[in-house]
Amino acid sequence: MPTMQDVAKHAGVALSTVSYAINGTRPISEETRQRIFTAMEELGYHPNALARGLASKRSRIIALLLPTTKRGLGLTELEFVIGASRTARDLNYHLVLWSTEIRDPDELRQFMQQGLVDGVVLMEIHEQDARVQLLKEINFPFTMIGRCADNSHINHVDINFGQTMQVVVNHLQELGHTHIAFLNHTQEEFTAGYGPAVRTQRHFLEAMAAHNLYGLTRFCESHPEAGYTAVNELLLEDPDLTAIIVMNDQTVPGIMRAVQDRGWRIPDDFSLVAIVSSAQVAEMMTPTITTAEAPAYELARLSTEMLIQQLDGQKKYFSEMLVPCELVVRQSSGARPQERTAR
Amino acid sequence: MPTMQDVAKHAGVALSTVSYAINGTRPISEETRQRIFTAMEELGYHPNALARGLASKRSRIIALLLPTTKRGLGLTELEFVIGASRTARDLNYHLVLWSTEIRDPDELRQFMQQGLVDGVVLMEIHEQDARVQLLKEINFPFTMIGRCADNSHINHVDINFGQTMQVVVNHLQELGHTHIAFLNHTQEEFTAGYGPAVRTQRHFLEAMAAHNLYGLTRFCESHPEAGYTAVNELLLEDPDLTAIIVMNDQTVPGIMRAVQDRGWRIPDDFSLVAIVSSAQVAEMMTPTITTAEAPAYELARLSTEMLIQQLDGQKKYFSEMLVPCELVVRQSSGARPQERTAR
DNA sequence: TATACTCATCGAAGCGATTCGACTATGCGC
DNA sequence: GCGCATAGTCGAATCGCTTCGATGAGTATA
Repeated sequence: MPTMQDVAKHAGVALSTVSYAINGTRPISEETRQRIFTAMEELGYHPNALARGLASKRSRIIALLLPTTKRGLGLTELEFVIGASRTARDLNYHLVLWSTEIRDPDELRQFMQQGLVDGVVLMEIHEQDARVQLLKEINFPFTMIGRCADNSHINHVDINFGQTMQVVVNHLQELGHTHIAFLNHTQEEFTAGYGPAVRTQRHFLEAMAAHNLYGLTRFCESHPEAGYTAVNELLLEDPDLTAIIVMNDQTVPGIMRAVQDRGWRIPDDFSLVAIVSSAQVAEMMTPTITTAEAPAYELARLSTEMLIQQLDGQKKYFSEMLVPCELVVRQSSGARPQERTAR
Repeated sequence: MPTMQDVAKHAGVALSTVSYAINGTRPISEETRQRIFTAMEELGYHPNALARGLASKRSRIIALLLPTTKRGLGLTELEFVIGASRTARDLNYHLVLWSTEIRDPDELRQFMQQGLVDGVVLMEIHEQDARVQLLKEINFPFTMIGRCADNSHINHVDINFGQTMQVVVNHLQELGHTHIAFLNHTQEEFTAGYGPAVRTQRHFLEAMAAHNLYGLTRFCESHPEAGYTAVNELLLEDPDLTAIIVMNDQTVPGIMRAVQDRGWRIPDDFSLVAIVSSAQVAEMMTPTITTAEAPAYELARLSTEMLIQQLDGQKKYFSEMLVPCELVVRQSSGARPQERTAR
């Protein structure tokens, strides 16, 4: 591998001149620049990332924290990863992936202190997030996909849960539904202050109240059987229920089975809308599912861009960007049934 | 941030002694070692990854190449990413993610020449793979998830497609099926020499021949409608068809719909097995799908371990590891129907 | 014509580690 | 009591770059 010194010799200039030519740090005459670039070309020179990072104290590497969740990672998280990776590449940064326990900020601290990365993108944010605390303390640059209780001076993006819920509840209300349930993540996640669990619940109740509708909520594990049970218990609690909004894709098949086992049909007898969901899953079901689709790629791109702008000093003000899910009406939502034979 | 120099001063030893103590490169007396580690502790010292990398010419960073495919990335790819990331962390390496066009090895070359990573893991391998060519040429350490035409001297892991197909065909044969179809990826991918597409097709035909069964194959796009069409065309070609083996999860709903639209039931009138599939998807369908599940996490772990062993010089012989998919019998495969009313 | 600037370039001092050769003190065989 | 390996430590060179201060040539100002 040729070094900058080699290029300098080959072009007949000083090493520092080559550096200036490459980085544009100081003015270089057009002629010299040409000579240098020709030399680089001929030698097949590429600057060494580590040396550059060491000398400049900017590695041009950022990290995405990939937490382990009990819920398991899904397509949304994959989009986060892909989005961050592409964006980093487009902006001439590298992306490293750090699998960390969300509970244990010490591991994270270890990572930070190595001086490998210039900043990090956080996901799976909780209301009180130890990682956020830590990063604030040591004054390390970061952005978040999600929000916590106090977001002052933190660049972040998140789903606009308020708007999303409004649109979804509107949709069902226009179809005539008056008794609607919301199936949340687990009680555990809610209690832990996991952002989406907390916010959706609140916004659901608000939206329902605004329309004067009768709404109830329930927590639910992340698998079909849990969905099955949930539907039955919800219908026991409110036999007039005609629609469910659910936040977890994996429970959807169970919900549908429970409805069908009552001899009901979707959407004729019962409506279903999945939020923070993905088209891929929605299209796989029969009938296809009406969803509010998570703008996962977009969130990843925005948060990564924010971080890099922050690092490059192009960002003067802190900003929050909220992106709503897009409602895609498919086959699982329909007019409220006039009559219905319950078993 | 304290440096090694600071630690050395604080412990009253030479800088190089600290380095030896940390890396175990040379013997250090127990007493000195204690003094050094105490100093490190007190100062909150952590070695700088970039400096270490520059001096040692080993960054302890590896890359996973995340290609863009027309098929889109799914849960299997997510498992690859997670598996590689966790394994790297466990072995004290960092993982960077490189989103690259699979066609364009120049971009890859750019990445390599920066000297940031010690080695790379490749996925989505094709029979003739430009990236493999390149890496061989410049003699850059790498491993593959997948195989190409010539794998000599390349550490790699792959799905054991032969064994997987045998087990699946056996399963269906034991259930009495004699006319079985295999639904492959697209013609395009097959022609491009995409490993799984090529190998599964060959092994399917071999397994069928070995059992003296009547098998036919077909290419198929990656969405439900394509699956729907495929089933109808296959049944036109062979009305005695009673089972399908499919490699693409996303076509599954279409297949099921096509079968049901004929008034048939799964598995009573028609059997379905999805290969290189995931439990999560299988459990979502009604009926649940019998699958041969891709050992994605395992493949990622193995390939990453191999790479790191290779880098650390612990690997003397080149090795190939083939892991079969695990057959999980669920509700979609059953005995061959005795009679069946086709529409 | 001396003064002051700007433009282009050079040399040297880091960045924070690894690693090589050299040096000292100790223990051992004979 | 001599030579010699070995354990433990030090100092200096090095990795490949960025960046600061200095320098010299050319041009505008007075």
